[in-house]
Amino acid sequence: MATIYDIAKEAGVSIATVSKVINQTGRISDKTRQHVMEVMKRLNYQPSVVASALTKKRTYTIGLLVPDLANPFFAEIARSVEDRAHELGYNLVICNTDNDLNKEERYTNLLRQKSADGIILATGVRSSASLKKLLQQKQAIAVIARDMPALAVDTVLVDDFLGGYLAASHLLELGHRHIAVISEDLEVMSSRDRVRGYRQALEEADVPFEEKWVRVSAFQLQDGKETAGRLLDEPDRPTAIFACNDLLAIGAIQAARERGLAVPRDLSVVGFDNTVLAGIIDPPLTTIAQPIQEMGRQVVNLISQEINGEKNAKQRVVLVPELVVRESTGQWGA
Amino acid sequence: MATIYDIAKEAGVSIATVSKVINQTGRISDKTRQHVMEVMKRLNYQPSVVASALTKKRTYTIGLLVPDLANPFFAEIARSVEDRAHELGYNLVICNTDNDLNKEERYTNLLRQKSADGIILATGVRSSASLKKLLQQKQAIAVIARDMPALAVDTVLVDDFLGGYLAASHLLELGHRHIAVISEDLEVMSSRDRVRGYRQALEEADVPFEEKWVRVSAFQLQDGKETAGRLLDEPDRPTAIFACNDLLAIGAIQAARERGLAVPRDLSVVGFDNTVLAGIIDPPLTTIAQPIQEMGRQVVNLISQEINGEKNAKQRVVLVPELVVRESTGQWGA
DNA sequence: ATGAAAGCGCTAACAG
DNA sequence: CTGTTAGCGCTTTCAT
Repeated sequence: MATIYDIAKEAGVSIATVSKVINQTGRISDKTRQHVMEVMKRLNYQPSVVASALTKKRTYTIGLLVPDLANPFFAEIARSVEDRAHELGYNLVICNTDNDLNKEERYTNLLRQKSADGIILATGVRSSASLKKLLQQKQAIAVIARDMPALAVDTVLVDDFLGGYLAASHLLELGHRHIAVISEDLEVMSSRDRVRGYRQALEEADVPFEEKWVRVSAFQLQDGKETAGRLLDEPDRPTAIFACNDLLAIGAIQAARERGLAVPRDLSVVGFDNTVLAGIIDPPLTTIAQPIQEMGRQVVNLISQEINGEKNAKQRVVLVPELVVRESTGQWGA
Repeated sequence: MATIYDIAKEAGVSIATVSKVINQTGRISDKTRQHVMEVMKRLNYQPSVVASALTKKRTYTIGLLVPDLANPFFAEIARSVEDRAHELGYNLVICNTDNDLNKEERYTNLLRQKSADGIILATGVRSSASLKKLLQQKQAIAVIARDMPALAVDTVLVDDFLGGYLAASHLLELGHRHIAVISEDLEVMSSRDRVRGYRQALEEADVPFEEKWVRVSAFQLQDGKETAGRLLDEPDRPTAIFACNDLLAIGAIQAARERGLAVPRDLSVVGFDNTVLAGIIDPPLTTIAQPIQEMGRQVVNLISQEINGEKNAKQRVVLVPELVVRESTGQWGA
């Protein structure tokens, strides 16, 4: 591989000059610039990012921590983040944490050793302690699809409260009065907000909120299926279920099917996220759409500003979720 | 951030000594080793991978080129590759190529500039020209889930011929005689092999192979749906469809449904890949499973050996696909 | 407008 | 067993 020295020698100039034409800094005569560029092309020269990182302290690399790429929601997040990152000249290092605190810490350490310019978190981060440490180290950090309200950190997310509200309102309008919620984890802010939104909608409609309709489940399809199953087996079963993500919603649909309940005739189901899955299953899933593209775009914008020191204060971008009506919900009693 | 100099000074030794304890090279007395390690811990020192990469020529980074992370098959591939890479001490840089030759080239150039230790290709690579160039540059390369038979390159894939054979045999056993295939792209080796396997099964069963049953489609769900729709609208419609990936298969199921055909009663469908989707849709999809976990594991092993120069010859690992029978296929005429 | 030279943080002979 | 020193490839003053 050609180095800057090879170019300098071949072009009959100093390496400083070559460096300047590469980075478009300093003042270089048009003539030498042309000439140097011609030589670089001819020798197929590509500046070493590693060497330049050593001096400039920039690697043009961003780390992305997700719980699990095999989960379509996070895969779509990763895709949109990568798209924007690439546009801005960054590469993306992907890390699967399985929501495991140790793994999170190992990855963030690794990323630091590799001088990643920034880290985007889509992962659980149960304890904000480790996040705090990162921020103190002046790591550029941004959070997507998670809320860390106690921390001053750039964040992009959807209005979860509104999302829950929209879901419940939709079901109420369809005449449902027994609406259960399957939530991921009430420790996590976004889940809690979704439930709060649901509750608000109920109260506005003068439908009493009952604790027994709120169930917590792990986040996999199977968990949703079991939780929904338990709900449906009770004598006073719900006529509608609002699941806090699409996977859980699909689990609910499967649980219904196993019990001979038709969706939406006997049970309406609404999900959250609007992943590809929502359009694929049968019946197509009514769900609350997160604008994943836009979210990815915005986190990368935020962290890029952070990296470039173009920001004074941390920002919190709250995007608006939308109800996407498909075929898993229907009029109750129709 | 503490540097090796800080540690050396604090520990009262030379940087060479510190370097040696970090890398466990040379001979260091137990006493100084302990001491140095204690100091490193105390100052929370983490060696800069960037600096060490500049001298050692290793970044512990591997690039992974996939067409699209939002496609579950590739997301699962990425997940399994990342798992193994991480175990072996590598980070993964993910690049979405959309099967676009320009993007592929841009990414591979970037990865070279960043001195990625190796590149794993799960992407189309239509022209083997660019691949050849990479190999000449002595880039460590490995290919997963794609066949480049003309090139000496480490490869991990499934026996596509056998996969096609298994799929068709299954349908034949169920009594089907009019079996259509929806293939992704006959230019691509793996698709071609799947069709060849299908053909072989037919011939062994004395069922005449007919060109008209072989249809080419783009690889998205929608494309599968349209192609399947066209097949089903013909007067002499197939009773079974073998789709060369799960997405296409799901499209076929949807096309059937739209036409009031029940799966599997009126139409049997078998897919390929066994992505999460296969278990999620209704009816659950009979499909040919690729051992994605194992494939990811093996490519990373291969490229790691390549990087470490532990290999003399290129290898081609062919794994065995398996028929997973679910509910989208059934006895014809039953 | 161009170049000489001092680093960036670490590794790897080589000396002692 | 430990330290000195010369790079790795590039950026950045500071002279000229």
